[in-house]
Amino acid sequence: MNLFADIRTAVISALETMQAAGTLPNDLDFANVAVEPPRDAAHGDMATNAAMVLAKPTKMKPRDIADALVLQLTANPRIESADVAGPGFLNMRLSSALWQDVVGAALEQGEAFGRSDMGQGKKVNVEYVSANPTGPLHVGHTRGAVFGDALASLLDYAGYNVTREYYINDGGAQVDVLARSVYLRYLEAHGQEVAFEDGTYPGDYLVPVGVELKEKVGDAYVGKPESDWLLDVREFSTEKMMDLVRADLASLGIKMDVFYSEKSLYGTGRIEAAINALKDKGLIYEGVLEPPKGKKPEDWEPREQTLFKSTEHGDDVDRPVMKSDGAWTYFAPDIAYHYDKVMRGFDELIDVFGADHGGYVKRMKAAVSALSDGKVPLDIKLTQLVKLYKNGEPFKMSKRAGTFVTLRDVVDQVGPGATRFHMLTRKNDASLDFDFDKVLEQSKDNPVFYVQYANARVNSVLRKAKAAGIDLSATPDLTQISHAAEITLAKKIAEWPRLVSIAARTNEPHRIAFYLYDLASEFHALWNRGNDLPELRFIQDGEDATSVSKIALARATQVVICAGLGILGVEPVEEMR
RNA sequence: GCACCCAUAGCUCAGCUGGAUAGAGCGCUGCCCUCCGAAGGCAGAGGUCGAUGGUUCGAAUCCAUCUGGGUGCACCA
Repeated sequence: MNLFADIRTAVISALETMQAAGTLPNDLDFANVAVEPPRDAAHGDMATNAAMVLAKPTKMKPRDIADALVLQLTANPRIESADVAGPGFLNMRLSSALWQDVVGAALEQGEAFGRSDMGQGKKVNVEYVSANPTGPLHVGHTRGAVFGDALASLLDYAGYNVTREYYINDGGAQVDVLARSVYLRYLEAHGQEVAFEDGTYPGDYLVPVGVELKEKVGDAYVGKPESDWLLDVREFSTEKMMDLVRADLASLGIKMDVFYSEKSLYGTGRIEAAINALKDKGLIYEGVLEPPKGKKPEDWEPREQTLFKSTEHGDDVDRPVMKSDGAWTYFAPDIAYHYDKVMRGFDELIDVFGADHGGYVKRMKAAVSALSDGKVPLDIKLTQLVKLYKNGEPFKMSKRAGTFVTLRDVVDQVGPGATRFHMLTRKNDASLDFDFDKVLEQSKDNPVFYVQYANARVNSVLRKAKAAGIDLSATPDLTQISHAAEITLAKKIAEWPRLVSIAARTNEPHRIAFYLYDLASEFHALWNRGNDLPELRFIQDGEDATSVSKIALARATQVVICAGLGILGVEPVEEMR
């Protein structure tokens, strides 16, 4: 139930009535007509810009349209009053029964209140994390993981058919490095002294993998040339690393639907098929790229390679898909992978990358645009850096020394819920400060706490009510939710379905987090007004029927908080401790 | 050199396909517990929305140029 959408429909039908009456011309596009909450509540409950956006195409004065529209709208019983303000704004006041109905709808529909069919069941693929399978996930991955997962949930809630996917980069040179590193740990497990040179991964997390390899193959690979063991060790190590990654993701409550292996693209003709698809469109050619400007020219040698004419689809330069020695570049399997997504019939694709992959966006979009003939949109969301703080002091991580902060470090210290919520309190394209102390702080400075606290207060009310012998299964009389302070909260609840649509349309789950904070704020405000005005308390001593009605508002708030937290992947807490 | 992202209150940040007097938290000032959890709430002070042009009924939002910060840029994945 989206009250804003309902009223918009009413406005549109009023406009159509005006067309039928000849007040307005017939060929009008109402797409830009919006119904939204006014910035200032004093202006009313909802405002529409209809008169202003239609002024130009009709060559009429906005006020004239507005005046005529007012007549139509006031005929609608749900609209208590409508008046024109400013340049042609139309402010509407809705009967309080509508807001009471919202509370009823939230209670009745529960988690589904706010769900919509906006996605129309369209198949959307959200690819996120996709970290190289060479070690545990670190903080940077954590943000991408949380963001991608919340976005996937959000789209699901908005009526899309969502697939969560992880692309395993197990086809490139970095997995050879992994294999060699594991081999060293394997030798170590056999009691040998080993040295980790540049170009190997020195992290401790490979020690158990070396031991496991020893358990599996004994001393079969000791003293053997690389050609004897590389393939096998690579396979073995990648699997172990993916076990690690899966466990890391699970600690945040993330479960992928599909793990897609880059390796599976090689030697199966899939890369060739994708490149051929581009070739058929005349987008593949042999050529030599210009030297990149601003780089040392002495390092540059012109070479002829196989290029993808990505400039035809919005890129700045054409991109190589095959090296001069005939091997594929990394871009080639990525093209094939996205081709596969298109072939699997997804209507929309979303990739979540770290900000360091920003230079990759245009070519990937170009590839998808070319492969799908522009039919499948690809949205690429970049998550910016996470800066870590402890006691207000930034601390650095050094990959070289192997002292990077892992996803596990974060989750173990602050828990999955706080980690997830906090990572979503910033829009994805702004960098994020993550302060271990602040995230755990129990004050309104900490949005996670503040929202959870509101939920806990609702539970507290429910407990008290139960203790007082109030039968909460009784049908609430919603007309008792009538005080202005109560209606204010109900209005906030009414915004939820609309907020979901906006967040889903823009692929911005952080809006959910900010909304929840606002909602909690309204709830806390009402709660405290009960200090001065006893009639605003949820529990009215000796008047069970009234209590049931007031508590309905608290429960509706809780329904929305829990639905929102559900999208963010945060477990609501029953009680603060 | 080029591309992308960012710039809003002293600080950290929201701002809904362009809308009315630009919002919140922290910090600062002052208030509110015989009362469902004060881990809260209320009120006040605080802004040339980086700059300059443009588009229009209307711009923090769109376009152009510029300034400052971040990221990335050739057979590395």
